[in-house]
Amino acid sequence: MGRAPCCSKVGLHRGPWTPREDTLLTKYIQVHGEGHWRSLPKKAGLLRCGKSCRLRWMNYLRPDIKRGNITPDEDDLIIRMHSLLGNRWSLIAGRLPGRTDNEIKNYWNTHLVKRLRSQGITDPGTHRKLPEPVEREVKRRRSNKSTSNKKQNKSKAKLLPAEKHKVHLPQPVRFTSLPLPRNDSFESNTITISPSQGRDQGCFGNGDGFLVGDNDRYGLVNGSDRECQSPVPTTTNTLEKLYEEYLQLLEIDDRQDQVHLDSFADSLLV
DNA sequence: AACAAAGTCAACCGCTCTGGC
DNA sequence: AGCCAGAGCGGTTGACTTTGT
Repeated sequence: MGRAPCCSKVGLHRGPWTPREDTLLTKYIQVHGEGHWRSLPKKAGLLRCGKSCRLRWMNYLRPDIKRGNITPDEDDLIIRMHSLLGNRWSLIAGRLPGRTDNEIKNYWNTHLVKRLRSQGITDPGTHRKLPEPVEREVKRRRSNKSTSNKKQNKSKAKLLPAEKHKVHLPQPVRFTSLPLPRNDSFESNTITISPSQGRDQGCFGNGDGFLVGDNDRYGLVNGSDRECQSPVPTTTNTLEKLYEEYLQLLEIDDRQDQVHLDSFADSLLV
């Protein structure tokens, strides 16, 4: 269409963000709010394209970002949601407050795909049994793009089921009680939880114990030692609701057909 | 200790969608 | 209806780290 790219690549910084850039962006958004990403860099004094600023804010600087290990129930929910929704990371992320689509996508690609493969019973893409060990075709949306040998080898290597469960410990970062800005937040659409509930149940608040064990294991709460102060409803309440709903559907589905699960998935898309 | 291979994840790219005109 | 800008999304890359030899 001849449309100009979102940013001219001349004279703009690329690659990792510096603390100074982070500060500039954060301060600007604190004062002026999100949006107008194209004009934001100029106004904020950043030599970045708007897209880059948006991404940095959405995936890293937003105050409601929850960093730290993906908890077992989040992990399980991601798998279940993926089986329903496929690679719609933003939708899945919308059901995991404080998690970003990028984070979930990375987690899926680096942890869950391998785990599912190592279990040898599902095609992670479709969550179905593989007829036989088959290397997933590496989808190349842009087929003309050439790749180096190194990259090809790397991609190939990723198909191997070698599984090493390394504990992923992203750096602990702030997690405040600001309301979620996401429009598609599951909580905002479906669940209301009083602050006292959140407090009473602790950071993970599901009361069934296994998450407490998780806390003990890492000595942190979601990778942060500050989050218990947050009165915000926790992910677990959301997850419990989803689980219940999902499990009910699974029971029905065993006897009937895919219709219920499909409609459940559709309801999430609303 | 040095190097290679594999793993991780922040950032980028290019596409689509949406709303205003 | 068509064009455009802004925003958002998913796929991919590549720098960096970790692990293995």
